[in-house]
Amino acid sequence: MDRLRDIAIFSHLSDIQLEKLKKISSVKKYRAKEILFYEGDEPVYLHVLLQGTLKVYKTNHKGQQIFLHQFYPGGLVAELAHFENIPYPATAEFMSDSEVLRIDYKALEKDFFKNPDISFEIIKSLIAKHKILIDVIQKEVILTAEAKVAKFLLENEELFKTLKNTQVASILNLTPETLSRTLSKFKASGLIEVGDEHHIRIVNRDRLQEML
Amino acid sequence: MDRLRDIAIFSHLSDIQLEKLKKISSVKKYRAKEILFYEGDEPVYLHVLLQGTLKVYKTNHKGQQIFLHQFYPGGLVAELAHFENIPYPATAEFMSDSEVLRIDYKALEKDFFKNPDISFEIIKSLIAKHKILIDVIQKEVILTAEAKVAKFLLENEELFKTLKNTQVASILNLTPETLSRTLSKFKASGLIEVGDEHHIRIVNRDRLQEML
DNA sequence: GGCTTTTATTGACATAGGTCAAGGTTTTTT
DNA sequence: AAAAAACCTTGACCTATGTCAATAAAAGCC
Repeated sequence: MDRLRDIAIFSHLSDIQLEKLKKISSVKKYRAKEILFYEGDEPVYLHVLLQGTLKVYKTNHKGQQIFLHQFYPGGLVAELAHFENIPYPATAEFMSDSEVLRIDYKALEKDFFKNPDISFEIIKSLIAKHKILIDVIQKEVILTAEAKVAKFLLENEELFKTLKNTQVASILNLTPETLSRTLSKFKASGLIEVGDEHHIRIVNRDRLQEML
Repeated sequence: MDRLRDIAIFSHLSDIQLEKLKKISSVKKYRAKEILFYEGDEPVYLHVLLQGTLKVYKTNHKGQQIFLHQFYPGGLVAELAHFENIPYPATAEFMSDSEVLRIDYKALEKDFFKNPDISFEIIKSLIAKHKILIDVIQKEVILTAEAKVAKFLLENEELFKTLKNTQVASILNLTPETLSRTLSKFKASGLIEVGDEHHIRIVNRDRLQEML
């Protein structure tokens, strides 16, 4: 249980406080594709991702997933719902076998929220979420499909090599067809090159940048 | 300067603290349509809206405004940019003649952030913003034009009477044409009625609700 | 009360991106 | 290595919403 100390939000707690925390929390394992919670569920536990990856998405009118965010170990999941005592605003699904720490939220609130170190960490976590949401808006509302792809290429050139195009498409909330067509267009206009084994290389960084 | 005490975030401060706060802040008046800050500007002051209304929007690739949020008196504007020391992620424009309190952020941080009451208020403000952003995503990414209009009708029946359709359209980020067509459709299917003087009355609340 | 400006409505058309389908490629399984 | 499954690409078509233009209606103004 020393992992608690590795989690940013609890890193400043004393041993005694950590002991207390241990009493109100438990670890649960999940397998890939299991659901942590659905949009509309009532929150009970505060979740901290210990291991694995978790994606959060909303579902639009056609049942299509709108990817919002991906969590990595250490991430504090969906605290908003707890603070405001409202149903989860999105669905969370594990992308790989994972472990989460489940903390009894009511108990946490009672014992820990007066601690200024914790409230500072909560502010930090909220700010990080805030940024994520602004990025989602940027991505979904402001950018065209081309701009989304250009941005992703610039910021994640490496990732493009390891992820399948369907995965990239779903992160960008595009269909694989659109992604494929966009990449072909970039290739045709000499912005990128595709080497052996599907490895994409950016040829003209500046012109890609201009698309944003 | 007793207005400071009426602002939620400062309501728990002692007189001495308020005096200190007064020293690092000033009031500035703006007229309707003036800009408080542009997307990309560097933040210097933390702004609190004292009087009037302020809208925040982003601009998409075609120069079109994407309305994000409207502030009312008491609102703490764009604190994220300060906490993270990043440029403003959107543009803020006054919709009516207004007054804002400008606070020297660096000084505020130094003197006030250790105060647990203030940090709690900051958390509350951040959570409120978070909610707003989730609503923006809901509105812009998940809902169709019909659903947006249905939602707005259900939640703001009164507002529809006072606002012009162009104003409603801009809040919903739709063109006036699309709004007009959508309303005609609703009228044709007996969901709403338009009485004298453009007053819209909801006839079938349940069926409107189903569109969401 | 008649001008001028601002809104609202309607039609014809444009466009980005999605959908469906088919064929080719790659990866996984056995 | 063969078979099955998953993935990628391309074409034809669809749909929601935006754009542009014309006219009608309403609101503001001397």
